[in-house]
Amino acid sequence: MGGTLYFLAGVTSSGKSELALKWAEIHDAEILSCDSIAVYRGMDLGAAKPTIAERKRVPHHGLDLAEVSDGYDVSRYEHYARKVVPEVLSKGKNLLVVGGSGFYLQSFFEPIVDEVVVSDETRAKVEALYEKEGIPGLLAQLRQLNADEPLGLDELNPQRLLRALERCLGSGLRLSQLRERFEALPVPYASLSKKCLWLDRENEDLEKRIESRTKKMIEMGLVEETQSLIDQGFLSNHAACSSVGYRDVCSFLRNEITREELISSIRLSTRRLVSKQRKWFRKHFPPSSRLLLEPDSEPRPADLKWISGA
RNA sequence: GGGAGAAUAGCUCAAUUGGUAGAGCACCGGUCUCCAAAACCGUAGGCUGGGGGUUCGAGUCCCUCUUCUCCCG
Repeated sequence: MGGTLYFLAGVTSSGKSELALKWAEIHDAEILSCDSIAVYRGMDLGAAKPTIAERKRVPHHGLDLAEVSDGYDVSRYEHYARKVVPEVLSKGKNLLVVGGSGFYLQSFFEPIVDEVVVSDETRAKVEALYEKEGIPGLLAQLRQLNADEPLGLDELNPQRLLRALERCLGSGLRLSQLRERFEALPVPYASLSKKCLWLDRENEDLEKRIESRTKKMIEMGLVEETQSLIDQGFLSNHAACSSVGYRDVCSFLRNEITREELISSIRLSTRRLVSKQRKWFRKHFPPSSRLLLEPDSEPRPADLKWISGA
């Protein structure tokens, strides 16, 4: 399979969705959303998901793939993308990957998912161990399974330890062996050339866009949307219910903040997200791939100067 | 006009009988092969509102000024 994959990344509120639509229309492309929140059905306003009308203009993939009560992760996204990419390209169309979720984007450029199968029982067992004995319990078992070898893990981070232990138990291998295998995994989509760029804006410009976008979200019913998600088991999905906007509405619904404080709370959360996104893009994309947009301007498809690699 | 209280990091607050000013959050930086808009780690940040006094030593006690909050007229 030959061809090109296009990646349009960018900080939240930079205007990438609209730009993506325009570019896709001109270049006969379909869009694959790369957004860890937009994969959930019902998370529409807070994820700033493309509208039905916009989805009619250009076919979209990667939206509404799971229920909030299910949970979703990079692994599932990676498998999903491996189906979509050849499907679209084999039609002779272009594919534009659009989004701001760094880790999900990473799955197109480097191996992220290994082939170790972890059963539900193993997962539950490890989780139970953590709940009962905490980090020391996880560490004790990891040390036991890894003989004298250094673990090479962040021993203060429960998530890292849980996952590491799951993989040891699921594979019957030591961490060093798992690492060796992981490093031998092939680069994904090696036969395709990859072109990327990411959109950024000055803070002041971004702040204005975030403010008006936040107000609009609330007017359109972000609080009601969140309430209905809660009824669907939203709160048991930690990543989803602690995402920007939804997290703030949840604390409003718990009466921790007032309605007036809600907007500034969402703005703060959004700013933090922007800062994390920039860090990711700076680290993983070539320096020249940053497209700084003019204040108050909407970029045009012709402005996109694609940069190879990442 | 009279009375009471408060003033400490960007914000919210700590600091035992006067004894080297701390924490949470934010900011900035970093880590991470399946919660990643998550999780975890680190750095930096203060003439303790101004001025004076007591003391070996004052965020802490005394005087004074400034600002803010509350109560009474």
